[in-house]
Amino acid sequence: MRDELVRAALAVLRREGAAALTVRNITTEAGCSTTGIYTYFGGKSGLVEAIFVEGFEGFDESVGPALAAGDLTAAGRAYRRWALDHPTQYMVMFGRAVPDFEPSPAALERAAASFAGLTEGVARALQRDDAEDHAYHLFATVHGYVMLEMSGMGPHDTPEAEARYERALRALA
Amino acid sequence: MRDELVRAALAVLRREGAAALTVRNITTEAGCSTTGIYTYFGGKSGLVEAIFVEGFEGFDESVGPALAAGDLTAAGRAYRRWALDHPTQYMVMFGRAVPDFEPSPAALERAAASFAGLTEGVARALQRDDAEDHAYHLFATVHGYVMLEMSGMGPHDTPEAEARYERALRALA
DNA sequence: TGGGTGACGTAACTTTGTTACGTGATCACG
DNA sequence: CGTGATCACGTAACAAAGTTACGTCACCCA
Repeated sequence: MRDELVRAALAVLRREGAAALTVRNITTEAGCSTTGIYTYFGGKSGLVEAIFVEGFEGFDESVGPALAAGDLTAAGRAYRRWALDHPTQYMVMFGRAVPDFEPSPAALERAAASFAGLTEGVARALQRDDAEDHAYHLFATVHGYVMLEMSGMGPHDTPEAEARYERALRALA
Repeated sequence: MRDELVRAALAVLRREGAAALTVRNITTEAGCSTTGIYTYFGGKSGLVEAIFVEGFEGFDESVGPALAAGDLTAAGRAYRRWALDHPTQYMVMFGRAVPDFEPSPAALERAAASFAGLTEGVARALQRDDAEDHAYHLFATVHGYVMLEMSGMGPHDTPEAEARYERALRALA
């Protein structure tokens, strides 16, 4: 039932957005009563934390291959693509989209693991060891572009936005 | 009473965060009843929109001088400082910190005006006309750094974070 | 001076997160 | 095989949230 609740929550989130991510919507989608969320996750924010972690996992799956190959441009492309394909989940992870949810230290550690993968990819691409600053810069820049695009500042998921993003990736390289 | 409500909402937001930004909390702080928010703003999201706009105004006030002087590094510093000093408001402006709030076209236009000021500052600093891409890149990078810092990824408002940010500003220059 | 208009508060309604409690199935043990 | 305990789960209630219907009081113009 635990997995079913996470699946249902992701479905509601994708279909109707963060504002509709209510306990009753989730449990109706999952076909059980509201109690389940409390026995398995201790409350709504526990379930949101599962969504948060799942986000970074799906994220690694999407960006990982390019990163392992040391192709940072492709990784940057995959980053934006994942965000545009999972906008509401992305906002849960980075935008404080659910009230009363703050990622726990354990959840932040999961996020740090994703960042460690990025650092490794940068080290591989640049052939040097002090890759962390470069990795953080890459992460921050890419994140900034995507976040602006998703906040409604500037065009959203248009060829124009993509072209601008591609120029940024070339400049970073 | 309109201004008093905005003031009260900002006070609650700063003091207790976005999750405590409730109609009753705001009106108690303002010393009136819940109805005021509906007669003056049409609802909670209308009031949040006023906060959104007020944010970009305070923002321009803070970053404006450096921008007018063409000192982009100082502008970048002021940007981060304003965000760290108004974290909850910043998340209302760029995150999705309040459910059911989406900035209206008019509000986004106000945000675009801030960006136009930035573009002008870049044009002044770089002495060229095609400043928009550079301005957007600057905005995105600075925003990415600040956003990561505020999301809990990496250190938050520490000398370490500041040093990393300063390195990024130098690299951008 | 009286009637109307508008600003404002009171109190209710709906929905949301949460929890107390009951029930039925399952499993250990004599 | 029977019995008691434990655990998963649903029902139904509660508190707090956004919202709105309605009443009231002050003010203003004829």
